[in-house]
Amino acid sequence: MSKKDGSKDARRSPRRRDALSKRVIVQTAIDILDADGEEALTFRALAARLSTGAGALYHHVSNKDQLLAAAATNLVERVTGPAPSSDSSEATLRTLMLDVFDVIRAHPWLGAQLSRAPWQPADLLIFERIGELLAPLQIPDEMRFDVASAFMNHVLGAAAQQAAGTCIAPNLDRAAFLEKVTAGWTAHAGRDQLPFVHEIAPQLAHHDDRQQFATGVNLLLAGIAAATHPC
Amino acid sequence: MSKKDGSKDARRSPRRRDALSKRVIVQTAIDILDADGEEALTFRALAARLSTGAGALYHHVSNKDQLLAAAATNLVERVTGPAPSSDSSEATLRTLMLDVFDVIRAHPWLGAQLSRAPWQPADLLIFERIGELLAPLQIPDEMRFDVASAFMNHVLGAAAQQAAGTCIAPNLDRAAFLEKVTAGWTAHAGRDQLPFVHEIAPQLAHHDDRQQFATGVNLLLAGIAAATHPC
DNA sequence: ACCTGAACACCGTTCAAGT
DNA sequence: ACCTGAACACCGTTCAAGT
Repeated sequence: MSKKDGSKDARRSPRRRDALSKRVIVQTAIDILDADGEEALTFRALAARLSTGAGALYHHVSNKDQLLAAAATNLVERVTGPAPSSDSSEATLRTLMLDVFDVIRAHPWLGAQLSRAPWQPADLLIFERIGELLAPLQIPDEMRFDVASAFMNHVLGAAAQQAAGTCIAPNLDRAAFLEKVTAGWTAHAGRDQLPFVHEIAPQLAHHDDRQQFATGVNLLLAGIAAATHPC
Repeated sequence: MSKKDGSKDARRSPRRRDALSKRVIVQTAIDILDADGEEALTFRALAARLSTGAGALYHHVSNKDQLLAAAATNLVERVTGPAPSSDSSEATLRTLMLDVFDVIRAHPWLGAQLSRAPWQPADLLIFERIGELLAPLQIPDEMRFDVASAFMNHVLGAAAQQAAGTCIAPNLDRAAFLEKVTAGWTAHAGRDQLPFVHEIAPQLAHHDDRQQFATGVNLLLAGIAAATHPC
């Protein structure tokens, strides 16, 4: 019953020497996201890693949404870069789509972020490049927007799936995860309720996401060809 | 400085008369989600609406994720119903896709839910119907899964966009929202950085989401036709 | 068995106080 | 101007106590 004193034992930490900046904050956020996943990124954890207080971060980013958006933009800019080679733009578009897929797969939280807020700059950047590479493809003007949107939907769909895959089962290997998914299917409804799903299930194990994504891209490209000069 | 008594003034509420059930909990959750959006659904609000304690809900749903999944399944089942007419399955597939689009548009939180957890039963139901309606379309066996996945990506992409549209600007009308989006575009990068986006921007105002979605579906269908019997 | 509601363990965000 | 870290206003979830 002593120590009723006002002077706290713990003195304040010394002040940071090097200035904080949006750049280092965003980069550190990416590091945390990559290393420990989406749920590990809290302002407290981020502040601790940067040896500062949580409130300090708000001098450089206005809130968590903006921080995540900035992190996503940072990564996406790496694949929407200076751009085109001299390939036919159909091939370049295919390459862009696969580059986007690859960066999402390498950073699963990015998939969640892109599909959570599809109007954010990172998504716009992707959409922009898609539109640019579509330009030389002889698409009727009134269809350009719709076609670009279809490609974007393909990206967003794949993003959602990548995010979910690693979110549900962060530490399971691929086989175990798929095992779990198919088990869940059977649980919700018997084989007779979901015949197609059960027919497909065995293929999941030796199944290549990336190849599947590429097949979808080819389907869209074939659709354009068919629509623009039908036989 | 009186009333140091242990007996609290507020006595416990009387017990519910009618039993709680998963069914009424899920339906009430849907009501809240439809009326006031995703952020309005908390266990406290839900419990209050049902005149019970928050803890009671856990006797019927295991957690919030499962509750949202159940709500989504409930709505999706309405459009994946008993199924097919006698139409050609290409037309039936188109109809399914548009029905799914419509239910997502009518319940924007559903779009968020479907794309947040693409392995949940509600998504599987959609995937199942897609696969079934694809069956008669002469698709090589090894492509069936990939093609179904492309259609599913189209749904998930549209789901993400619908969710974002009403999440960012719940009370803005369409024109004001699009105004805001395009303003954000220009803010992030000048006209010269995003030429395609700025070219497209004016079209946004008088732009039909549903029609755009349908065009994407047609593109995929045309792609199938081209892939299965090229000219 | 089911319900009640306070308590717990977290969040993002704010803000007075320091430098 | 920027940083600090406690405080605030919320969450989802748990659990002892009631019926």
